[in-house]
Amino acid sequence: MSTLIAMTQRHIRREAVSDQLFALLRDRILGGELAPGSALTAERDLAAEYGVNRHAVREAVKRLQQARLVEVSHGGRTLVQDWRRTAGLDLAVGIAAADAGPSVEDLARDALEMRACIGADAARLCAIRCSELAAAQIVEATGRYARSGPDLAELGAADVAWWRLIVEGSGNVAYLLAFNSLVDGALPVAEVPGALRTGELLDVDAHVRLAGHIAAREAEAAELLARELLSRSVPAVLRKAVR
Amino acid sequence: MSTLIAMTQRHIRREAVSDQLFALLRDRILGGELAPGSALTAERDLAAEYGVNRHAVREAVKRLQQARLVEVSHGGRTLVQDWRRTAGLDLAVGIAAADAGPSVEDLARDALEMRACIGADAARLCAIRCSELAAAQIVEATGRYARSGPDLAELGAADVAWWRLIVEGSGNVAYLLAFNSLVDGALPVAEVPGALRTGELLDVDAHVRLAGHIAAREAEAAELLARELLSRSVPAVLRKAVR
DNA sequence: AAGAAAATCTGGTCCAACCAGTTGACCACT
DNA sequence: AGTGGTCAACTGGTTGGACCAGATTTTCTT
Repeated sequence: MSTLIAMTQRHIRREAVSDQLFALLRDRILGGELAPGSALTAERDLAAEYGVNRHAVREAVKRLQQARLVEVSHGGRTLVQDWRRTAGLDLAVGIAAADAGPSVEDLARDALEMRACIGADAARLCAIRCSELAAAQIVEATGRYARSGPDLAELGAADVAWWRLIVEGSGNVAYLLAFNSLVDGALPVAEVPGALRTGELLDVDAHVRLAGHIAAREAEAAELLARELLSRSVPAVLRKAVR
Repeated sequence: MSTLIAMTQRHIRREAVSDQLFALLRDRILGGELAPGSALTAERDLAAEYGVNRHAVREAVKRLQQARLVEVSHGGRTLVQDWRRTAGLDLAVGIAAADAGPSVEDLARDALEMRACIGADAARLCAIRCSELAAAQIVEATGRYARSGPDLAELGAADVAWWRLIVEGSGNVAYLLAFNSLVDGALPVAEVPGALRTGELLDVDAHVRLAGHIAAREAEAAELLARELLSRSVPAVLRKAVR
């Protein structure tokens, strides 16, 4: 009960104590083990319980606070918040790690749906208001994408870089930040099956046409094509009921 | 140079040292004062510079790390990252605080655009796959919304609660988290002019019809109406060029 | 000049206090 | 019984100093 890292893997995969503690508490909150409204264990007690220093606990709790998973008040107790009402998109990472809550498959579908929604509107806005220079860069990047290696991972990276140009061109910072949250947050965790994404990644022609629509300022056509292209990877799985 | 809080407001609006330091460093990064790729001042030096303890500095840096504004490595220097490539949607708060970067007006427009985009798709999905119970609750909540006070702030709160039901009903956790990020992140900072929002908030009939579409499982009609309703508040300001 | 060793940077962790708000039990007074 | 105030015991917030651990730079040896 005194160390967080197992004695195995002595010098491999070292992770900061506060990071481990953060992940542990985060998962307990997301998993519902720590109910919303209930009080988190006091910092001193947490430190004693896990055999770590109180500062490490504080760093972890501070991150929980920033993620809006808990509400701390000087002198009072630290209360667990309802993440479904307070947590932000950045939390998508690690939501899958929790036992309860949405499954990895559901989260993957949700992230892909959001990607399609944002991507389509970003393409539309990009066609409307990106600079001529940005449009030219997108067209040029399409050529690089076409010459991208046959390796699926490499192709995926090139695809992300290509889409980033479009999202940047949309001039919408919120879309840009959400794009970041999805790219290095939700999607890597989800591990979308390759078979699902090939239909999108291998269609170089669709990428070329989309770039053309943007450069030609055909906003509606760009939006429709983007939505169609990005929807291919969305698993058509319907959940029966919510809540 | 030794105290962060001004001597005025002695006991009013006390803020934790680490929170002040976090906000200060965050704004410097977002404002471009600290260039991406450059090294952040060492923790010991920051502590000395601001006359605070190193532990407070560490808590602030830890939050910067979680926000993906910096990259810290044990033994090496802490590097400033390019927030446009790494930061997530939760950062929308405080982006306006930075001097450089997007203006508050631009950020408000971006947030409203994203709200319309997500809201429309959430309404569509809600009509497709929310439970009968959830649909009934949305219809019922519409009645409460109609009886909501004439106060614009109260009406706005009721509106947020009403949309939350729809986003919940969509069954998409990513949408739910993004909704949270927008509601208690970007939108409050933006302070959308009331005149802009009245066209949306006062139209109770549109809310009633939207709830009806969802209950009737008319996905396309719900999506179109939601998009139209949410687009009313978006300022039709076009920026000339991006980048 | 090349490589090894040492000094010295960096962040990570710990201990032991103390400051500053909050809470609640307790007691005096009405 | 009800009210109000005091005080002890929580809680989180902050500080100082020490030391560990990884990365970098310098220095010395070969």
